[in-house]
Amino acid sequence: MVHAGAMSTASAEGNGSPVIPRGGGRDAITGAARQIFAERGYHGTSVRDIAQRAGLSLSALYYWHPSKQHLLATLIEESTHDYFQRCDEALCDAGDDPAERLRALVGATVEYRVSHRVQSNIGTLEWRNLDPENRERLDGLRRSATRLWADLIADGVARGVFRCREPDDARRSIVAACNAVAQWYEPDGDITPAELAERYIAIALRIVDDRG
Amino acid sequence: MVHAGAMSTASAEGNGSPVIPRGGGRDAITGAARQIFAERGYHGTSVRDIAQRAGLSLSALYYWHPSKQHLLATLIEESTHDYFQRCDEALCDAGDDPAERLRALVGATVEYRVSHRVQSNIGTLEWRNLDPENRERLDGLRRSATRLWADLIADGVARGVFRCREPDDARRSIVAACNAVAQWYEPDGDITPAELAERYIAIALRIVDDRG
Amino acid sequence: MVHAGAMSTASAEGNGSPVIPRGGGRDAITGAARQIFAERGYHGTSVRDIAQRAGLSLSALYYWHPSKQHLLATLIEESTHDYFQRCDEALCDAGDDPAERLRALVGATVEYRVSHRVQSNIGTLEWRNLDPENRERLDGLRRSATRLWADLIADGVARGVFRCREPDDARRSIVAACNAVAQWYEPDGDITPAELAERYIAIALRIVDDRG
Amino acid sequence: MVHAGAMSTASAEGNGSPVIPRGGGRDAITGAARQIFAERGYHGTSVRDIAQRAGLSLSALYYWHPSKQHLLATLIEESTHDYFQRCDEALCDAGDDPAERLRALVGATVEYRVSHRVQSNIGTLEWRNLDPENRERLDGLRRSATRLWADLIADGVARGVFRCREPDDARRSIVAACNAVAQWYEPDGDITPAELAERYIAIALRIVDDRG
DNA sequence: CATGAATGAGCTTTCATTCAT
DNA sequence: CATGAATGAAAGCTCATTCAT
Repeated sequence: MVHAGAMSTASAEGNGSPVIPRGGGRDAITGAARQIFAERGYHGTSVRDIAQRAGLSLSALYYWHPSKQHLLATLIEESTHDYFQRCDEALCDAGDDPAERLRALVGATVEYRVSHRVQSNIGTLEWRNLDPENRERLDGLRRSATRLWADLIADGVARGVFRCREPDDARRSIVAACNAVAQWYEPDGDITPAELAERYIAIALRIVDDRG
Repeated sequence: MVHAGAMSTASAEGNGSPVIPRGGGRDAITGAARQIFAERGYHGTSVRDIAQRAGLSLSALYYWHPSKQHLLATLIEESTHDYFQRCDEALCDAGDDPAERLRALVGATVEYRVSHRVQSNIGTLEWRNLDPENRERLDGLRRSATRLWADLIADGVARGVFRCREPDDARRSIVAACNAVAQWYEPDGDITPAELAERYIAIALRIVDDRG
Repeated sequence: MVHAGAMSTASAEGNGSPVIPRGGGRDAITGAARQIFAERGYHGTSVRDIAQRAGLSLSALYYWHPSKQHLLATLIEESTHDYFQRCDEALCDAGDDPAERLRALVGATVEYRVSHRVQSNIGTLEWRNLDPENRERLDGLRRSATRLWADLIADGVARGVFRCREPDDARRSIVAACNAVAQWYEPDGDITPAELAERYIAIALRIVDDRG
Repeated sequence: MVHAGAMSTASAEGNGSPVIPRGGGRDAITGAARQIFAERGYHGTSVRDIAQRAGLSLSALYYWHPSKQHLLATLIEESTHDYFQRCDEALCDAGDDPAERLRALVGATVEYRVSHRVQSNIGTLEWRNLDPENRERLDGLRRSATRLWADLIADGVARGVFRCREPDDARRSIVAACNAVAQWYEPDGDITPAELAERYIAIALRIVDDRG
């Protein structure tokens, strides 16, 4: 799983324009797969579609990736890692105050969801199409992300800063709201990611019933 | 699209038990399709899977339903109608007060999502697999539902009862939070639908920043 | 594994003429598979070749048989059973005398090998292409056949009728000689199966060094 | 067809140990091909399998050998020549007596079959996978070998030393018995090649009904 | 009402082979 | 000498759908 190489492309993605093999076959294929998986879903996508959009032959796809399933797992793992790392960094930069930490986490999440809409949607919608083996492996990462939110909210509640009665439902609501952004946000619209993050930070703070 | 017949069954569904032909072949098939579409997604499901789970032959399936796509459209239409009608009724029973109306709508939504988890998930996840023709037709319904929420919140804001700055984001957040319930709720758990509805009503009221 | 149906065709086979679906799809396919497996070997045969020679579509092949491997296993099982049964019958008809019993077994074997050359060659040459699961299952039959020979020869040796020093090598030589018949025998030649059987009976009796 | 080079290796082969490039890439590949062709058959073997077992790249394989078919033809030709030559030598060392000559030929054959089991099995099982062109060319060698046996037996019969009635069947039986050795002989067992040769010499003499 | 049999198009994957470097 | 990257063809198999009965 060549991570650095794949990630270097990631930042240049997110639009719907046809992929021309720039950085070699491997990235062309992951890029194309990302697009089409997002558009039509895993089972709605054929490997031929992917190869064609990548501008390569079908055999070239199999030269770089052992299977369609592996391609999906790679994409999900990559973006889950990426997202998780950004959350981690944001929390490191934040101080000790629960509200400030919540701001950081919501901000990181919303910004990731709008700057990597495609990856985000694959991560949430195609999870169930992972093989049991892959799912099990990646479930650890997913649980870590959940714990980030849960610990943060629990801390705020314990300190009396957050007054919400049901921290689990607060967490689920915030996460659902942030994730949904990837499904409707239009990158060409007139609302910037930072602006959007501010809005969802405000909403999250109300959901946890922040006393500030 | 024989609607009355299909909808009569809908209320008896929602559980995961094996499908036994009650109302004849037609319902057995819709029931089976509902289950498997929810489990594996539209493209991950084969018509043979459906016929087999319904305990009928493949040809029987085609006797009752013209195509796999039609089956999907029927399911989505059915449950969208059903959900929309419940919202309508709940709002009719509610008075004029925006907070009370929001309570009614969130309550109806959460209760539908937990009592019809399967249909709800199909409605949200498989929408993109509708043929353009079907999608266009059903988009009207979807927009109507959106308008229900939007109008309600706009009214609350206009009256100064809701103080949220961005009503669209408030709406999207509430809807996302309510819809997500269908993905994690465990019907055998110890939390009742009514209880859950109350929790999400509280969260929704905080999201719109209700002054009450 | 519908045995009766498949076996009814077996007797009508053995020639190389193109198969026309007479007794329905199933037999047409087993017949075609038998021919082409014998001609080109298991891995040298494509399922498309088989379907084409059977005069059916590729999908029809899969309607009747779950896999290419299953087709091979069916053919081998069928003919192994068939051969084994003939040996059994021949031995039942024979008396107690070892030489007479050896005559019976060699006769049954040679006659089966020439009247079912195709099946015989598949049985000996394609055995290694069986899946472990199938191989294991059928190994029982094969061992039974070996035991038929081994017991017979051991009895002759014990009674002092056969004087060969190495009964195992005698057995292997006889079996190899009889099986090889299927590889060179020309059904259109001027030597009858019964005649051929007599020749190999004589050879076998010399191999075991029959004192008679 | 570089023969001298290839044949120099042949004598060092015959075991099943992993191939380590001794005489450079060429021999590593022929060695690997020999192993895998014997294990899985020609069509069951991929050129990638061969290259991998040889510890070389796929392109290296094509550098040394023009095609998979050529590889097969090389192996078969090599071992057929090798076997034929040993027979020739054995017969040269033998005198004029038919029984002595038969001893020599059976001995040479059995010893070759056990010391080159892998090559022997390829020679007998994969012959049919040769291209028409290669098959035709090598058929000359095969016929020469057959003639060796046929002439020898005919001479014995003519001199009244061998009393068998059907020399062709005697020949086929002896050859089949000797060739079969390669399929069941276990090199790690407690029976030596020389011992085994003696046993089959005895059997062969009985098959031709030697009067000695 | 319902079935068993069949089909053509498509699926994911592997094949032997090539070629610029 | 040897490689990494790529390809067209074909492999085994499944798909949604049809149709005579």
